[in-house]
This record gives sequence, C-alpha cells and structure tokens, in this order.
Amino acid sequence: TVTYNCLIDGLSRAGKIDEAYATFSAMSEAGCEPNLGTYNAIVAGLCRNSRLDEGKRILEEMMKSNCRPDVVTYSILIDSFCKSGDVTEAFEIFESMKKVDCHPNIFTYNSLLYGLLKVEKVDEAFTLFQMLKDVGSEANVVTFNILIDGLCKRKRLDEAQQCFEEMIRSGYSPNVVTYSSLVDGLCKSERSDVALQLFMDMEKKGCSPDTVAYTSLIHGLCKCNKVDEACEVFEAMVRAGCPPTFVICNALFSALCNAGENREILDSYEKLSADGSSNFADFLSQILDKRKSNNVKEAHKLLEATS
RNA sequence: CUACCGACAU
Repeated sequence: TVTYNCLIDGLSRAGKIDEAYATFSAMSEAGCEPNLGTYNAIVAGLCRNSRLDEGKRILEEMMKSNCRPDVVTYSILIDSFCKSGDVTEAFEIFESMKKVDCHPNIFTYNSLLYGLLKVEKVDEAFTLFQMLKDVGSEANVVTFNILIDGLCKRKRLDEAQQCFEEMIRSGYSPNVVTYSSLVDGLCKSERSDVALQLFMDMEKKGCSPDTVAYTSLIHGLCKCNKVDEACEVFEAMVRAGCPPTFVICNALFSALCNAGENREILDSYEKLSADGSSNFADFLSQILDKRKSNNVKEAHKLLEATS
C-alpha cells in the first residue's frame, strides 16, 4: 500500500493525474486496500491538477467507507477551493468537517485566510484571525505571512506594518517570506526606499535573502527607476553566492536599457533571451563593471556588440 | 507517508 501511495503521489506531482487515478483504481483490485494516505494523495493530486469536483467526490466516497477523511483531507480541499477563488465552497466544507467533529487546525485556518484575502474580504479575514485565536488554535509564521502579504496586495500597507509588529510582539520571528512580501508590497506602492531599508534590516537580523527576496527587491527598484541601487543589490547577490536567475537578469537588463533609452539595445536583448541564464549573468556583470568605471557609453557598446 | 505563505506587464 505504501508503494502505491508513493506512486500515486509521484505521478500526480508529475502532472500524470490520469495514470495516478488508474493506479488508485487498480490497487483495490490487486487486493491492496487504500488507506488514509492513499486517499489524501489522490485527493491532493486531483486538486493540484484543477479537478476539484472529483476531489470532492472522493471525499464523499470516503465518508461512506470505513476510511474516514481526516483534517488533512478536508484541508486539502479547503485550500484548493480557496486558491481557485471559491471561498463559499471552502467554507461549506469547513462547516461540514466541524459537523462530523473533525477539528480544523492551523493549516485549515491559514488556507481560509488566504482565500478570504484573495477575494478581498479583508474584514472577514481579520474576524477569522480573531476567531482562530479564540478557539485556541495557535497562529504560526505562515498565518502572519498570509495576512501581511494579503494586506500588501490590497495596498493596505499600514495594516500590514501593524500586523508585522503584532507578529514580533507575539514572539514570532519573521522569516524570509515575511520580508519578501513586505518588500514586494512596498515597492509596488512606490516605497522602494523603505523596501531597501527593510531588506538590509532583514540581513542584519541574520535572515539571509533567497532568490525570491532578491527578485522582489531588484525588480521593485528597477520599476521605481532606481537603477543604481538595483545594480548594487545585484552585485551583492552574486557576491553572496546566490545564482542570478533569468528573471532577475531580465529585469535588470531591461531597466538598464530603459535608462539608456536606446532602442537598438532592446533589440539585441531579444536575441540574448535565447541564451542560457548563466551567460546572461556573466554578461550583466561585465556591463555593471563598465558602469562602475563611469563608462556608461562603453557599457552600451558592449550591449550592442552582443547582437 | 500526504495538506498552508512571498517575486516575474509569468
């Protein structure tokens, strides 16, 4: 059974959900009884591949079988419906689990919070946040991250900031996701100066930035036309041994082109996109070196030469 | 053993 479970999980993660389902059906015929892990794996697989209704059908099947759904089963479905934007359905499942005395945990609440914020029901999210604390479910870092990110995305930066403070006051340590959400939100509200400050604060607190954190900041600085700062952060990233991804190179490169207001450069960039990311990164580093020696024209020549 | 969060006019 464990073998089957792994197989089902692996197939569905590879996008081969039909094969996963076939495996699921075949195992009972082969005399292997599906257990809770099996059911959860297939429900998660169906949901991951946007087949939520079929996932829900499995849940109903389970209720009639001797293998009852657990908090994980319910949470998978709730999370998936929330991500699809169908918060109403998610709450129906939430109610039904409580009816059968299956207790929601922090994962369940986190998913619901995410869903509410996604459909801009900020007040309801706050209410639910209060409620989960009242019923004695302990919030975790992810809970705060969801709230902070959701508020940032709704451009409610002050509340996000308050949430951040409450988080720290309550003894939770912000992680790289917390900071990235805030950095991204600040940049998108044209506060890239504050974002940069926060980013340095994060490093000072011993939280090392990852690729996403760097991308958020560099992309944000570029959008705010802070090309010099973006270049500095890029170099710091390379120095820190964080491999520059194509996305980052692209953002920085476009910004450099825009700053140079040179259309020919933009053309050469199209061709460059076909190259690998690592070449792109080396190439960018060279350009930045040129810039540093106050030789912007030279840098642009280098850009053109690549086409 | 399986379920929750961040970047890209993706």
